[in-house]
Amino acid sequence: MNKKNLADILSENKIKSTKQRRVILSVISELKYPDTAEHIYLLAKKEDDSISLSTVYRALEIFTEKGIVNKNEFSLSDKKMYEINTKVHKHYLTCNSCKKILTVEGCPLEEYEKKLSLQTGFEITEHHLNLSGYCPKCRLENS
Amino acid sequence: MNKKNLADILSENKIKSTKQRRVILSVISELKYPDTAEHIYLLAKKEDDSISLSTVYRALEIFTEKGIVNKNEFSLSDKKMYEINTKVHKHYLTCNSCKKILTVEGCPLEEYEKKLSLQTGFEITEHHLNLSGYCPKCRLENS
DNA sequence: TTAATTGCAAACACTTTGCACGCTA
DNA sequence: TAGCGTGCAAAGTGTTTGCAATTAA
Repeated sequence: MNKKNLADILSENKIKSTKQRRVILSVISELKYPDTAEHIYLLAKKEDDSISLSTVYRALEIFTEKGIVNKNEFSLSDKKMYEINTKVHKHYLTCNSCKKILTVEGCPLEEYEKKLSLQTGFEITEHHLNLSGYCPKCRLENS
Repeated sequence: MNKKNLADILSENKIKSTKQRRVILSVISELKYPDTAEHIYLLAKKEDDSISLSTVYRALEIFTEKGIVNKNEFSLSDKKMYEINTKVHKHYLTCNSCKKILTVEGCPLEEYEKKLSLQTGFEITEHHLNLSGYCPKCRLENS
């Protein structure tokens, strides 16, 4: 994602475009998997050394509010994890050992929700599914 | 669950039986659904006013280690949630409106986990599924 | 120009830890 | 009685906030 697009995303969402926000958004958009505020801060610092952690938190907050970023409240660690919101329904598969998170698209729950709705009378509007275990790398190292 | 059983559970798990631990375990075993350390502390304080929050945390830690209690790392809030480990696999269906929680036994994910394990190379050991929506009563009231 | 944004440090909320005392096995 | 468990206060984390200086529109 290039600088032009980042500034566009900000203006489309009525967010004032600052150097810090562009850098932070750029960093997030290049993440391979959901990551912590602290790590996003360290990555952003490489591009703009003067950036502060509170600016990162404030940017993450506004991006999340606007739906540009997903704030993952379900992480296995104590830290919240952030990622670009692709608007695709997905689930997470976390490694208990190295804490890396794999994003899994697609969802096995549609039928189940219908069935459960009939059984319980609930209107089901949302679900969160988080799986965890050991990734291929950690399985090898621990065996 | 009576006092006798609680002391038994502790000794079976080679945990020294103290008044505080019995009280804390008793409180947890009577929870209707997962709850916070803070709330468990307040409930325990009703039975033993001298109990301290750090003792609650230390008890929760050892109970979790021994598998007597489940520590829910995926809670929606910032706080970790604890519940007695019944060893019965279950999910939760929460009403967004009245916040009641329905416990749902049975699980639609076995096949999916196998498939995902093949796809990703992960050894999947656990999952958490939380559904939410509107219960029959609130559906009526809100329509 | 001027209101929003920033960096800094201090405050916060939840959890963990060091220590002297007390209690269980 | 030996050593683990406890209460207390202090320290640790991750995150949020108040404020004066800076910057984008």
